[in-house]
Amino acid sequence: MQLHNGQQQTEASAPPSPVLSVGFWDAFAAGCMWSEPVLAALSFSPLGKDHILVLATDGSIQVKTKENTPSKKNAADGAKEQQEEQQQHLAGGGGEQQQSEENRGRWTPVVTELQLLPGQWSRPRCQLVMQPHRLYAAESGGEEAPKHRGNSPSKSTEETKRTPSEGQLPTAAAAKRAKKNNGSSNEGRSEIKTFANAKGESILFTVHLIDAQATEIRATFFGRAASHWHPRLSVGKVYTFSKGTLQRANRLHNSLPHEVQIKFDASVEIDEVGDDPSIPLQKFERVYLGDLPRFPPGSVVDVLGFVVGAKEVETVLSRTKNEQLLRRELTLLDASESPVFFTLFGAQALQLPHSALEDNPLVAIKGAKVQEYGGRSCLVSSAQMQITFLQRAHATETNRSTRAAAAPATQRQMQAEKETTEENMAHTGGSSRTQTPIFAGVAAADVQGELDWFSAKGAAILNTLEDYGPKAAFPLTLGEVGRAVQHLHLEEVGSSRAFNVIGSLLDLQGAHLFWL
DNA sequence: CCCCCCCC
Repeated sequence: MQLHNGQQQTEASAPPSPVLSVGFWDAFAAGCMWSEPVLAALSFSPLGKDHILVLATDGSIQVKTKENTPSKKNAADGAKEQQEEQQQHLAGGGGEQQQSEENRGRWTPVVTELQLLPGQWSRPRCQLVMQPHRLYAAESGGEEAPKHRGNSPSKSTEETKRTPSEGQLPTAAAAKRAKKNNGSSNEGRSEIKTFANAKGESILFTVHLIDAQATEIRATFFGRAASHWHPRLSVGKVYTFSKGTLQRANRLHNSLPHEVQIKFDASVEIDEVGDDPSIPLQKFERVYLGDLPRFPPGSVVDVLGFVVGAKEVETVLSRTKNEQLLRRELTLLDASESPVFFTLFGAQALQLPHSALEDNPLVAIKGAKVQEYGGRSCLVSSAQMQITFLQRAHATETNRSTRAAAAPATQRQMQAEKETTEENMAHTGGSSRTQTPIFAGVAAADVQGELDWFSAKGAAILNTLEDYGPKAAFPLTLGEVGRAVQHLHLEEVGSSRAFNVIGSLLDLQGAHLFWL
């Protein structure tokens, strides 16, 4: 039996959903602070459909200055603050409390592992991890990492101007708009990757940049530049980048047409500048789902369509690497009337809020990879993919302008403000914010075409899909889990329930488990 | 300095 009834509870009693942060360790290593509790997804352990999730919290404690959280204005505030107080109370024994304004809220992270099996529930070992990942400890220069990483988040590498070595760009000072791949978490962060080579282990992340000529180029941040800049760059904002190194693009691995790519190390200099309306927000070359068979597997395409089906997140065992993968399969449909499965892996699967998938949202997906399965074309998430949920209500407002570059500045400012607001609301992440078509660079005519088609014929096709296609089924939200577990505690040991769990928090002593 | 893979 699945617990799906949490949503019947009243809104008022619902605990707030904390921000799910995938870029946790890198942000932590870079000295990031969170004013609210943050859940960090670290790794996942296998358990078939009833998966285990391993999560971390930074245990951040909010400083009680209400003025510095202007973005909070929803009804959940009270509950959220209550929860923070509770966390603060519990954390009080073991943490090293930082006193200065800069250091507020920095606690040693804790990690726990939970298993919720059909027919039983358990909390085995509750292994605590009291240090950040060794890679990030190494990035910090070798000192013991977790304690005071928050000490000086602002005095960091970009202040140190190093002599450019040969091969470095003399001046790549053109303003570019950062389009970080695969927005995630509340600040649009992309994932940081770890890698190993002969020189040891390090980290990296990549961005796609676009300039006023609508030229896209791929840039990769390494090592300290990665840990520093990853939490400081936001998709959609405009920056100047300099002191990068140019490389010939590897056509095998770089999907952008640009013949060059950029490498950024610790000598990179980046400045955020004001919005520049001449820089498009995104380049989008729409492909109909029905045309996907014309693209060879491995192609990267942009599609515009409706989410008409969404399975829950599942765990599957990778054959090639022997590790557990998170997978979520959506079904897309557009006016070409060829339903296509769209599979998301890893964090991209996890971060999609199921609320965003209700009511067949129209989405613009940039940079999905074409694959073939069972003789049919399908789509798979790619690292640089960007999913934009389009607002239907606003779709017609942008008819007059089909190009982002042609949008009036005021409208773009509204976009930016809207984005900021939604970031602060932080239900999930950049990949799921609802935007107007102009934000995604999608032609308004294409959007209108889809909407018209959907209202005319979509429902009928949807009905046929429901006969065989995946119906929407979702894991419990964190709040729902909390309520469900309360019920569980009242039951006999050994009584049978099945759960799908996506998150939990453990206090610093490992004694108290918070279901959020 | 990586390498975008993963599964039905």
